[in-house]
Amino acid sequence: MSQPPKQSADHPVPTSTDVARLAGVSRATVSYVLNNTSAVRISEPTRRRVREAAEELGYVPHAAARSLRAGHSRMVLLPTSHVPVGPLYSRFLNEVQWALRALDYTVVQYGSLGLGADEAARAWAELRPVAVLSLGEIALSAHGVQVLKRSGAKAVITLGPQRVEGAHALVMDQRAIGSAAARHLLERGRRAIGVVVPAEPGLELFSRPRLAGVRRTVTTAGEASGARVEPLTMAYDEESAARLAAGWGALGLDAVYAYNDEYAQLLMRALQDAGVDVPGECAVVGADDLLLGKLLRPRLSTVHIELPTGREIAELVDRVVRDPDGEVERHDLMAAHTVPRESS
Amino acid sequence: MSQPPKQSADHPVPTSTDVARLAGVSRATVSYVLNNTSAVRISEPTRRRVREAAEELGYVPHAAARSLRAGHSRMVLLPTSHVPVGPLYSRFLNEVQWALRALDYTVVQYGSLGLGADEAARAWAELRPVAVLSLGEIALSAHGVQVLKRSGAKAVITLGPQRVEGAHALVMDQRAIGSAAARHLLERGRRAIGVVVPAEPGLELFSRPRLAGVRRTVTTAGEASGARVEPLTMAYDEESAARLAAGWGALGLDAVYAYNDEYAQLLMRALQDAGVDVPGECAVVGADDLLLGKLLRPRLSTVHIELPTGREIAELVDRVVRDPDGEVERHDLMAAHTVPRESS
DNA sequence: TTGAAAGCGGTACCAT
DNA sequence: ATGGTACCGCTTTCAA
Repeated sequence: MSQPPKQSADHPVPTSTDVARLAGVSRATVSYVLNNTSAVRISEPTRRRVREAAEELGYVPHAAARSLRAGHSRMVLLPTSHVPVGPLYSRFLNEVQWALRALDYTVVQYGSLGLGADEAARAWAELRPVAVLSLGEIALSAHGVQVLKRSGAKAVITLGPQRVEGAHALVMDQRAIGSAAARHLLERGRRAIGVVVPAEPGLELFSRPRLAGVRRTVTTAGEASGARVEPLTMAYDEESAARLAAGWGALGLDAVYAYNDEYAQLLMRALQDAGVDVPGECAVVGADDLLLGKLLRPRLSTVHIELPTGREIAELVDRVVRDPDGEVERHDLMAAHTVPRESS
Repeated sequence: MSQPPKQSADHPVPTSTDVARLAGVSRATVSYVLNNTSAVRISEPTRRRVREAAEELGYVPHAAARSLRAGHSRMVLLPTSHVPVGPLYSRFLNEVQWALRALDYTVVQYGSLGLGADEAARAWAELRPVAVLSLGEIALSAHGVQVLKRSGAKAVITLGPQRVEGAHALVMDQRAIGSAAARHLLERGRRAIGVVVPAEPGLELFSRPRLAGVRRTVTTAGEASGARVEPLTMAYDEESAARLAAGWGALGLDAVYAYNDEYAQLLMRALQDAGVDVPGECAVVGADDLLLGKLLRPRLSTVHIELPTGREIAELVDRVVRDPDGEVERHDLMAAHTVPRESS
């Protein structure tokens, strides 16, 4: 009693051995009963005794020990970044979780903040997940994929702007978004298109392809028209937006595609405060089709993104897990279409 | 070759035994080298051979096996719900992750969608985390806490509106937010205060105390003034807001506290569209002090919430893990103060 | 300086 | 219908 805190030496976590002892049976029997092993017949009285013993001790099986023995787990790793990823993706991510749970997978989000691609992959591999579903915000190198596969991952799936060697890729080509916005603006007769590129680090994976999409469309369709594209770096705060708006006249732009609806809202407000008429002098288009766009005045034109459903993703994961050596299917999804409202 | 897919029988995951064999040493030596065990001296040539063998095989240690042997892990479980929890909490949550990683904890977000309080606790317990940090959106019962502690969790910490028996509680009393809003509105001379209660399930844990806070302040301070409180259920979509705004006249309210800035934005827009003058006929106050509030016209008054920093939380976790039997400290944090702008 | 072996908590084969 | 036991991958005494 006078000794320092005995740690939890007095708090022994109950194991199946404890349950067996209390029930007066072997560990094997405990295992059979608690797992309802059908290949083996256990008498009803015994079952009851085991169950009661487990209950009384508050026994909870040790997942690590179990999967160590089994040689595999049903853990799907969902790496998360520190990037504020916006409401659209948050909802999508939750959908995926739901759907995976429904297929009896254990979903674990593992934050690998501040780790490089290869360190991160190694950290994930230590957990021996059966599948890794990278949402694309996360760096994943060809080498990383190899490490994961060697560590037993049946499925390594990237869901993002770019393919990764060796992984199943659900390519969500963010360029489609920029393209849709640009096409819309060109149709409206705009010729000098600004593109807001968020200053926030981590968003480049999204913003760069979106910008590239605008460029592609403008150079392709707009060649004869002499249209041009102007990248505009802007942080998600008022000063940055105000600064950009203050120098607006000098830019000579008649339209801007503002990355997403939130950045669009910020910039549109700054433009209005600076006396720039929207859409008269400058059209504004956002993306993601958030509710807030409809609440703004003028109502914000936006690019609606058609994400795959959580169930589709979950089923793909399941399919690949079951047949890892199947064809590495390449999916191109992410339909994007413009929702014209009043700001353009 | 004619047999069905041999699973990954041809893809044996390398173990420390494989490394040992390739390096021509024992498993023990491999462990010593790769963990830099200081209590033991291994010759430089041997170290090199081991390292090279590990590298060549792409060996990655098995976290589960390791912590099984060690008898403990450094996993902090962060249960996540399906509730769209808003930008403020997302940022906070990421901060906590950062800070915990910095203290060398492995942060795992585990979604227990669709599970009851006790089932969830059991599922968490199977992972044998050293700590569970429940963000309060999640149900956690007294029994659940007991299960977790019995399973070896040193720290079970709830961070939310209500205490849970047996757990360390960082009570973030959401009522303070409602109180701040009410006090502000009363000071401005408003007497009939509507309180928006989100229809979305899962938000009750936040919305109910916020409403209670308004009630408390109004009945206390406003007794003599004959002020009243009117709860208003509203979903986060335009129709619901429009419906509410359409019947506004009949409600006879001169102020509304709208749960948070996003709901406030939605309602304020609906009110304006319905011809209700803000703040003339009706004052509007939000909460969370989001950027969007400054962008609205009129600028949205809001309640700013002072959350603890991620580092504070992480250090608390660490402290409790080190000394689980220490005093169960009770913290009351969450300072809330009004940021008056133009809408009230 | 290195190796043999025990053991962490389960599961499943093979006896009994 | 049950029990004995080997083994999953790794760490850590204890000996050599």
